[in-house]
Amino acid sequence: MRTLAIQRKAVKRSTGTDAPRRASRRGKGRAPLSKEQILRAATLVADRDGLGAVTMRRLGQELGVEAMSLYHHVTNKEEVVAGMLELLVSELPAPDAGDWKATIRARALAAREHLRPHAWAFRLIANAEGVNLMKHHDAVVASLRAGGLSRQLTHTAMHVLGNRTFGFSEDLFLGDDHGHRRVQEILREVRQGKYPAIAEALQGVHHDDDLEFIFALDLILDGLERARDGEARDARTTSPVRDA
Amino acid sequence: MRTLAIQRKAVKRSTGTDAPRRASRRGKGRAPLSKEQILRAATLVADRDGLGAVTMRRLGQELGVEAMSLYHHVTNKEEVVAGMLELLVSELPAPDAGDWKATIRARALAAREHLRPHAWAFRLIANAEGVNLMKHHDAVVASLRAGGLSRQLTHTAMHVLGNRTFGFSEDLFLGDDHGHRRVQEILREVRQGKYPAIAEALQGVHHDDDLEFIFALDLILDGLERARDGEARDARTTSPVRDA
DNA sequence: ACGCGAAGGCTTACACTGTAAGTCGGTATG
DNA sequence: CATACCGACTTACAGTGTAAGCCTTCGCGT
Repeated sequence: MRTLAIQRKAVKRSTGTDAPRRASRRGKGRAPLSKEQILRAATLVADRDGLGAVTMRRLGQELGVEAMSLYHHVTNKEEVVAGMLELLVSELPAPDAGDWKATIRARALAAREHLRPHAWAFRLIANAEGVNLMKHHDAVVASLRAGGLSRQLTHTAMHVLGNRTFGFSEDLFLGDDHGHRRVQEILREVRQGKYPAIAEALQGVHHDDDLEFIFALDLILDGLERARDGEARDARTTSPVRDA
Repeated sequence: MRTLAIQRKAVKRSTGTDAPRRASRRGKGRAPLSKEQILRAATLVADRDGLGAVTMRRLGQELGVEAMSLYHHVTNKEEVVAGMLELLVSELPAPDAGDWKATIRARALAAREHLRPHAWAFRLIANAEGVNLMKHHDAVVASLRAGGLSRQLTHTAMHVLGNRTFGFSEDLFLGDDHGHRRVQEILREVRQGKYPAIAEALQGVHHDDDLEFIFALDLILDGLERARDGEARDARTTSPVRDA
């Protein structure tokens, strides 16, 4: 047994890989390494080089550790990615403005700022679950109900709002420069007249993502308020459920 | 050179792979194979086994061809995936109802039906571009403008509508059974009281994705119409641009 | 003081991915 | 008839996630 191991080692050494002793031996007791450390490292890598660069080997390298060692702290890569998002979402600010509309608005804008440096999160959040994510949604639901929306309308409201409560809508231009370049490309095509209606609509409209996001959000919130204030009837009579 | 090749072949043959002559030789002139064929095959695979099963080798196998042969018709896998979506979108029905609201509504619902068997498309469409996709958007913009919305409001409208014009909102429950199972899991947690506000709001609300989609869509369309009819002023005075 | 069991690293190996580079047979064109 | 080229095939490679097993070191019960 033992001899076998030694043999293998010897073989490996002769196979050519020089400098076999990594400089990783740090101090004496090696690094403790925790799940959170891994997630922080992953976040850093994703911020710098994109989500595609988050790879077990890369993470190990970033932490001065072999890839497989990570599996003592996470069960698989999926958990890493999910964890990154959960960590981020758990740190979302949750400001309280006065009424429900102001609160939801404030939180969306705060989330927008919070997530801005982490473009990868946008792509992830769409299909994610996770406790902190659900807590966020729970808070929004609470606000809506406190604002006097019916259960049914609250349900609809969540659908309409979508991920906007996290501070973004799902357009093309996701923060990274790759997406940015593609938008430029499309704009050029528009100017060439391939999409006449878009070209017409774009005339004189000065584009500001932040402003546009706020417009859209306000339009939705106002729409919800109006739906609450009575004419919830007409569009809703087809619904099999009626509640207060 | 030539001898070298022969040598290599000899080596390979001795290496063990029996049955080297594939039965793929079809008829005599081999199959023509086109990009569209590849895309159709890819769509079929994705429909059956999910987008993750779409792999060059798998596609080749599906078409009775080696993986590398595909590269004579597409430049890389990215183009395959983009092509799948473009093909699907190019086949979207574009019904014309009377006014702009009815038309957009009808198209969204038609798209919903059209895309329903292709769950993978939902995930893709969010970050995609492509000519046919843009044409779809162009048509929506045209409808909005024809409906009397200002350029600025049209802009906002596109943000608010997002991918809803393709017949879906970006919730968790993407058609595939994997997502379905996760929703069940979350519902169980809700019932366990982890998310009290959601639990409260869910009482007595009977859930129907299609109905809910329509509610949300109508709420948005009505909101847009109201914004058009005048009070576009108050929420919009902050905008640097004013147009008719 | 000691032994030992587990924690947490490391190594190897494997199946699978996309794709670069080169080979080769047939068919259409000079 | 010769040739060029198209469209298939073959081989090879680097990079992915991760299963399985090995080795060292530390903390703790006896």
